[in-house]
Amino acid sequence: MPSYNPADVERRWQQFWETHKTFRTPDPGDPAAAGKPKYYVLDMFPYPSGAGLHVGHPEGYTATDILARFKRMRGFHVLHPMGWDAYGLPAEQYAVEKNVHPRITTQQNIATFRRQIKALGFSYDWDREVDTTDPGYFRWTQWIFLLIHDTWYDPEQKKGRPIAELPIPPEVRARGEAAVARYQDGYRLAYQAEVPVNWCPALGTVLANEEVVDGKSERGGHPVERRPLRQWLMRITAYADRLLDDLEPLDWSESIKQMQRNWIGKSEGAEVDFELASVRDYREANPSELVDGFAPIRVFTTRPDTLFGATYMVLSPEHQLVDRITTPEQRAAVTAYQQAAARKSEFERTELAKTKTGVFTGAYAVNPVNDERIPIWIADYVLSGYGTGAIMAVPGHDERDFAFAKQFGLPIRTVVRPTDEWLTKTGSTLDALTEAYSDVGVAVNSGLLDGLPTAEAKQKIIGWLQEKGVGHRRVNYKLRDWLFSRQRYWGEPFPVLHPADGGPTVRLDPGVLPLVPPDLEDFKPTGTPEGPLSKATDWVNVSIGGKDYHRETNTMPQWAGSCWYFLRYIDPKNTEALADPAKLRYWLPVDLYIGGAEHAVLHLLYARFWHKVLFDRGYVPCPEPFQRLVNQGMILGEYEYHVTVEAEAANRAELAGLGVVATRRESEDPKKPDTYVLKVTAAEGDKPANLPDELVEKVKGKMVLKGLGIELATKAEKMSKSRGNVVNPDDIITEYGADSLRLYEMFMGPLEAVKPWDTKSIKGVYGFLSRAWRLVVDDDAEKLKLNAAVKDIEPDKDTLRVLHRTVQKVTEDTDGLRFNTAIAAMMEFVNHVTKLEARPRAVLEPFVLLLAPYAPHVGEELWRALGHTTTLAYEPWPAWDPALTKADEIEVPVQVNGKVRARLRVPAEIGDKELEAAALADEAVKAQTAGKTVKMVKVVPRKLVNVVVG
RNA sequence: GCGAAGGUGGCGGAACUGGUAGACGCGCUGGCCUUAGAAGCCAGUGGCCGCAAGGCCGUGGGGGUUCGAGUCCCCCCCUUCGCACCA
Repeated sequence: MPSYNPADVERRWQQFWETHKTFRTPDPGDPAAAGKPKYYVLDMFPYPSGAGLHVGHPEGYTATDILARFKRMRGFHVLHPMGWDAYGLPAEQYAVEKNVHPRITTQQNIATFRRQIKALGFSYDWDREVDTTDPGYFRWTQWIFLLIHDTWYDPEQKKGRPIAELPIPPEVRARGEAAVARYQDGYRLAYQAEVPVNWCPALGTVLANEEVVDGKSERGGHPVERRPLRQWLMRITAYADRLLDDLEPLDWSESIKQMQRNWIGKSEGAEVDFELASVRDYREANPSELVDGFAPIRVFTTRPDTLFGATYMVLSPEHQLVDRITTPEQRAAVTAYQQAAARKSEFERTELAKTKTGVFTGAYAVNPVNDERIPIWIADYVLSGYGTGAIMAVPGHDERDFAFAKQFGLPIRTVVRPTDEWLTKTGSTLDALTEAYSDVGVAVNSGLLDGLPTAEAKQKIIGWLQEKGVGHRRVNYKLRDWLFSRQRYWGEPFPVLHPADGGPTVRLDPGVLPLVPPDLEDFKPTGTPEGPLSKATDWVNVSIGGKDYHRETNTMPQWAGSCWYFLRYIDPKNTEALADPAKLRYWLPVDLYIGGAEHAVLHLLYARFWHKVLFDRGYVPCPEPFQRLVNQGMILGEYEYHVTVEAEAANRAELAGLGVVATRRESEDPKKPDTYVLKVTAAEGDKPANLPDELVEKVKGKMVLKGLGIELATKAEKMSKSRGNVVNPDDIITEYGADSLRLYEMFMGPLEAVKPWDTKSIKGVYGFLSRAWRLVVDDDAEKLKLNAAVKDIEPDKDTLRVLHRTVQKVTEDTDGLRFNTAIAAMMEFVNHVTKLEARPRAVLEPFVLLLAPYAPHVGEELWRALGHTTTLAYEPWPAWDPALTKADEIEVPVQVNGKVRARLRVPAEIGDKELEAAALADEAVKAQTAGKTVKMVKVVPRKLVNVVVG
């Protein structure tokens, strides 16, 4: 063979690995695993879209593959699987568009993804492949649903327990079986409720809060409206505290942990009841009468210490008390405001948040701490979905309340003393604040709290409220229960039956699972909240034991299958259980999980929640599934030159004269202006290319278009079809091979960094692989033959040192996921050995082993050229000798007053005294210090000398 | 507005606990090879001044600590990401 030909090498080795099942992972008891520590490296499995693989996919997959191969060579028993997250909206949308059954499109998409992924040479154990739409898989998704449905959360023990263990109050038991069933239904972790949901008419389904961004669907950007519907929900809120606390010890990036914490949004404070003034008046006038039916207004606050500063109250426009308390004079204004608020989407409400709006209801409430009567307003700055949907407004110490109070002339009272510094800075006095002081401080104007610092004041007032029966301590979460049903066809059916007579929902026996969806011809959404499954009347209506039932016509959301797939890889063919407990004990938790940051909250939070339920019920051995999580950074498109709209307009003719084509590019951020992208077209029919260097110059640190002086901005943007900057991995593999693609993606920069793609840079890694190839292989021979320069000789000292340094660097950097610097070290090795006339086999062999996890096809082929007949996948990883990494002679810089003036070549083991003497004896140093007094000489042993003169 | 991560040559990026800034790669320049090109190989490549030796400047900006700062401290600017009326 010949010169490096990736297409040939890669095809043959992929074939070899497949036929020899090189990467089959034996189960724990197997002799092949004996004595080895386990290592579970997991990729976030892809959603096989119609568009095929994107260059972003191989980034994470290459990283995990390098680590999997590295760990195998270091003696670990490695689990490294792949599968498909194939249920869900996008597949169904695609199927509806193409008018092909989603099962067919899904299988086609999976086939494409599998082919593309296999072409990259990853060392997956393909015998463990899972597909969430496979009945053998979703049988267990449904089984887990039943388990969650069978579980209630015991706040005492802080864990999920079987519903059979839920204590039933005697009065409920007395009312009979149906009553007990209804009571239990109220506690299940999977439950049905009529709740206001995010209904998306365009998609014909409801969406989880997590799937709605800025009031639009995350997918497609369609408008979303609120409407009440019967839905399945998961009581994830019961686990909020554990999801929060267990985050702490995980080896995840701080930013992802923070995003999860924010999403859970725990805040501690108090709930306080404010009685209506009218109720109080009536009660006081009729002391003997039992006044009922007028509940107080309950608010949640994190600052109960500021209760004395509450000068008004605000209810959300949707609050149920609004209609009952509004006075006749205010009725018209209130109704009008409510209607206006209802018309606004959530998005508009927040978008137009600059000025506060609101209306007085005419009613008053009594502040329980000082019996003061304060007006009750409604305003849309108070959200119905958080806390109690009502607040006590403390304008002195809350920015929003302050703005509102200013807007409507409501009183502002200082009840926490700001620092003097703050008063001066803001130009406030204690009696006249110019803005809200929301920090902690010492309570003033607050009766029994006066003089207490915030923390103590909170404790004291909560105690007081509890004593009086008008308030209590309360923890609140932003996290909502997880809306778990979708009105779609392409998802797991719920394994339940609804009795036609309206009785409590019945669970299917786990033994009859999987419940397979009906084979619908027409799977399009109905456009109504009845899902497409309702069209399959034969499937929906069943009669068991003479009783009529109908099946649930909602399906589970896309996230269901991905909540537990990493468990199924461990035992993918098990028909008795989701996985063998012994195998789960062996492999869990996942040691390293790599994937995109877009799953920071959704998938990772849901999967953690399911895992905890499974843990509580004894099905998995650990409370957290993913010990270490790394998010790869996004790969952006190639950088392009942009100019402002004004510059384009002013220079249109000149640009055309230079052969430059300007295309308007809409800004993603509505707050930022559009730009024009500049390209050139060399010949007719050519794809426009980036501006060549001849057209660009640097003037005063700014990039400008040569001649015209227009300022250019270089920008790299997300890859997207609309921008036409998507890179297809297939094209790169055809031109340079999978090894080069792998290497390039790792060489671009740190794994976690966002980085722009640059196709021409692949030449660098391709050249490196070609050089490595020629190092070992005879380039001119017809067949694979060892290069004649490879000899069984002792390496010289220098070469040995380069080898040992390379082994050390590559080992440490691979272990730390610093693949870019590991590759740089291998490049330096090749640059060094290329210069040698005779190349010692003793340094080439370890090098090939180092290279193999990164470029496995080239690695195997070179290993074969060196005379080996088996795969190198399980060869021991090379070791390095620290003594051999050290040089005999080192270069030490000498500074005079902190500036490098000379470099000395000295023996590596030189003492400080000798080093100092050598430095002072140096001619260049003498020249710099001549005529000056040496004040001090700082010697950093074997590193540096600094001579200070004055 | 809040939170997080960043800002180093023309570009992607290196730089261990403060100790030779710019490893490695792209691009660019010159040379070799070639009928020519491609590929490959060799050399050079932060900026400014200088024939050279050498000098001065230089890690977003400004100040500070230190013999010595990309790295530590204070202030400011910018970029990206996440959250965003959460009481």
